[in-house]
Amino acid sequence: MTRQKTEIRQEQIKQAVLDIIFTEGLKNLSTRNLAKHIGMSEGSIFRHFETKQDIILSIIQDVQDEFIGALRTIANANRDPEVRLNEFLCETVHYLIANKGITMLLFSEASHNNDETLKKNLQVIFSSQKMLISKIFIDGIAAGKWDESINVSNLAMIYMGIPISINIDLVLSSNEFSSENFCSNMMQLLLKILKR
Amino acid sequence: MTRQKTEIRQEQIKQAVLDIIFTEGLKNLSTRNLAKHIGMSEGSIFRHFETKQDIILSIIQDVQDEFIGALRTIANANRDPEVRLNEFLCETVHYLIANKGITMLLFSEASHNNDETLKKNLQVIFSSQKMLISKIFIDGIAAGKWDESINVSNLAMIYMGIPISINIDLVLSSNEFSSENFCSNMMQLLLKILKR
DNA sequence: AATAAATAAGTAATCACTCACTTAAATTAA
DNA sequence: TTAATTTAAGTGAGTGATTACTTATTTATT
Repeated sequence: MTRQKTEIRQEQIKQAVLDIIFTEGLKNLSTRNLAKHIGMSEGSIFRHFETKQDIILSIIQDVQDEFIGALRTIANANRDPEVRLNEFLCETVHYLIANKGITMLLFSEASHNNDETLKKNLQVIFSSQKMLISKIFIDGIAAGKWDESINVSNLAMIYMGIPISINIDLVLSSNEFSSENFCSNMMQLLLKILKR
Repeated sequence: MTRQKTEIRQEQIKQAVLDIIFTEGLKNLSTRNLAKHIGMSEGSIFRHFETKQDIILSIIQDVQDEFIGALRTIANANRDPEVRLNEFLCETVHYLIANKGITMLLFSEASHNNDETLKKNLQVIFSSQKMLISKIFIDGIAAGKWDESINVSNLAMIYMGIPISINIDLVLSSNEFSSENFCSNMMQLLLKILKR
């Protein structure tokens, strides 16, 4: 195989991991199969990542940087809470659909290994989302737009169910998920809860 | 080990599977570890189940018989939809907490193996719940109690997010989940969506 | 020449599962 | 009731396949 910089190979390896998980399942994510998938030797993989676990952790780090980073920007923007809520939800839906392998990876790894480092990382991803969406709710309530009797923590939990339900759908049914009206439909229901 | 009927051993094996999955993760669910956990020889396991996969499938069958069965009884009862909704939600919460290993099993197996039989079974479990909760919504709307402009399918999806969120919480944080007020808190939010 | 990347051929460990055999319990026959 | 026979449950040492990972060596780039 032609020589490439380790950074390029790392990206290739991570992408191949996601591909395999989504198409063949985590069970088939062996270093042998991974190497075959990329077209490189098995030994090369360990030149670019020390362990297989490190590949997973690197992907989880990407999710935190890219996805959670984007959500943070949306949540902290100085704009109408309803607009932010809508963008937050849509960004989530689009990311999950565009990166189908990632959610399966997160689900699987949490339950497959009982690794504490991994679980901690996943908990950060979930609690970050909860925290950020709560901030939007609180801002809207503080601005007098939304019902102040709403329990923000409970509503955040309901909200978190939405992306997770999408994931289950993506995992179990291989058919296309229609994201077109999904965002606005969910927004309608959320806004009804938030209405004073 | 003292001799026991295969039915008794099958139950022991299934319970040990759930224990291991919850405490040690799916990765440690080897037939060797399973045998050690029960205190029997590895060979004995295969006296009572033909394959390891058969153990998993038997557990999934139990979920369909016990859990979905109970939900069906609640959903189809001839009672006030609000009462049924409340019972449906509480039954779900209690079952998930009482059988922590099961949800991790369902999550894991769907994404770990990419087995079609398994996925089909899980899809039945999820879609059954959706169908039954939808029936309760529809009954309440038909009775004129709830908002007829509500999109039942979308609300069912939001509802399904609740038990799944509980699972994520159970998997990621080992601390106790407080089910006490959870039911009534979630009911409040759902009823606000349903209100005319 | 020096360095980084790729490889083939290993490694020990673990996997689900099998096998030949033992033994306890249930069934039948005397 | 007792003795003979059948059946079901349990065992421990194996099976080949696969796992993540290593190492010695070769190859390409600067």
